[in-house]
Amino acid sequence: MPREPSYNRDAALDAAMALFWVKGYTATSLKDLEQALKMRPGSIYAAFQSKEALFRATLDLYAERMEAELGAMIQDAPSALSALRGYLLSLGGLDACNKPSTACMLVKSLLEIQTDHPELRGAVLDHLDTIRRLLEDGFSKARAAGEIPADADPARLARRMQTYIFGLKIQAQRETDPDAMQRLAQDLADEISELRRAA
Amino acid sequence: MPREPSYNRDAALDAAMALFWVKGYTATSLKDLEQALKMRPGSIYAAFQSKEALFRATLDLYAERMEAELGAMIQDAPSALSALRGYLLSLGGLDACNKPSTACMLVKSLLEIQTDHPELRGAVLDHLDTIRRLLEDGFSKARAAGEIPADADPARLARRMQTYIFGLKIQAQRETDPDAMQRLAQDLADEISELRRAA
DNA sequence: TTATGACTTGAGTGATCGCTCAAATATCAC
DNA sequence: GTGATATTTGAGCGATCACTCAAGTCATAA
Repeated sequence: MPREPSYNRDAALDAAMALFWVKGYTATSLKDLEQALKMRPGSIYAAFQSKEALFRATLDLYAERMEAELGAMIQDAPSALSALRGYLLSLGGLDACNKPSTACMLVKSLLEIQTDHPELRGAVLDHLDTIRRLLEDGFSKARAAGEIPADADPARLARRMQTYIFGLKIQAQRETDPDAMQRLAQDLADEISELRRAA
Repeated sequence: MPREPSYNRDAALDAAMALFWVKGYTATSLKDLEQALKMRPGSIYAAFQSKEALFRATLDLYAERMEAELGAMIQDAPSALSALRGYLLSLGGLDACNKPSTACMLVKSLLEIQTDHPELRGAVLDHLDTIRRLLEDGFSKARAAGEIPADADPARLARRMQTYIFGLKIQAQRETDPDAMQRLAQDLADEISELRRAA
């Protein structure tokens, strides 16, 4: 078995993800990818099969990271409700962050990818649903801990929370001034805190 | 002055808007537009200058309609707060609607269009801000009518409301089941109603 | 050293991109 | 009619698209 690949698959995927995340699937050309991955077209296709498959891989990577982040945050926190609240608050500081884009790559892809590429669309929907379920787990945990009323509906709260996240990340994509973003995140986080009052 | 254009400019703009709304700017090709507008490339360029200018015109048309709808709703309603609440509720029924897409064309464009096409991006931001201001007017009106506390901040509430709208319309782009959508819209609308309680 | 076999290379594939323009066509005033 | 002035047409422009593959490169095993 002579000669190993000279590229680093993980690094290449990271670079591709950053590119797709910012430019979107359609607007990212193979020329862009060649430059970012420092690979020639032949190598890209040998490694990733096609532009669509590469995009799919970056989608999965993005979702995997987001899911890990959310999952850990909820599991590790002493209070699930505070963790959820804190996550919203943290989105208020999205402005000068080091991420490639402040928007959610899954939402961007959801809006960009239509009935063509049904597999890509399916993957996006699956990932969004996984995240929704993670949020639901968080609210279930909060309910079990008595942080929110016993008759609260975790699924319903999770959908509301995810809607907040969608909206917040879009607002961050605007050139909103940081103070307004912070206040907005605070307002939404307060909606979550409000649940505790009723418990 | 011989010969008038054989196409209907408004109808053509409508068709172009529907196409861009669904497919996005980049993914919509001139072949698509030729078919939808029933015009040959030469006529399209004579009438609309370029693909970018045509897209810009459809953006303006979309925003103009949304602004007119929101403005009228807030102005005509006996209660501005109820009107705002009602608008959120109406978004809960977005599923089987007759619109080309359930997502907001401005948000789609905001996510799609980056530093290239700065004019397009500027137009999107302007329109989003105009809408934010309309919502702010609504909350100001509600405050003047004593529907919300005198110390409420209309600008802040408008940003929150717009964030709800962003999120809701994205949720509608998913294949969420209609009941869940309705419940979600109800939950968000209730947040608006909650303001009245404190008045 | 040499043979082996996987990886890299980049010129080049046909298709499609946004767009142009000279020619054809249509409608007016006269 | 005829001339003047529009619009419409569609073949085709150069550029770029996603992608291929024969030839070249290189690390290993023998």
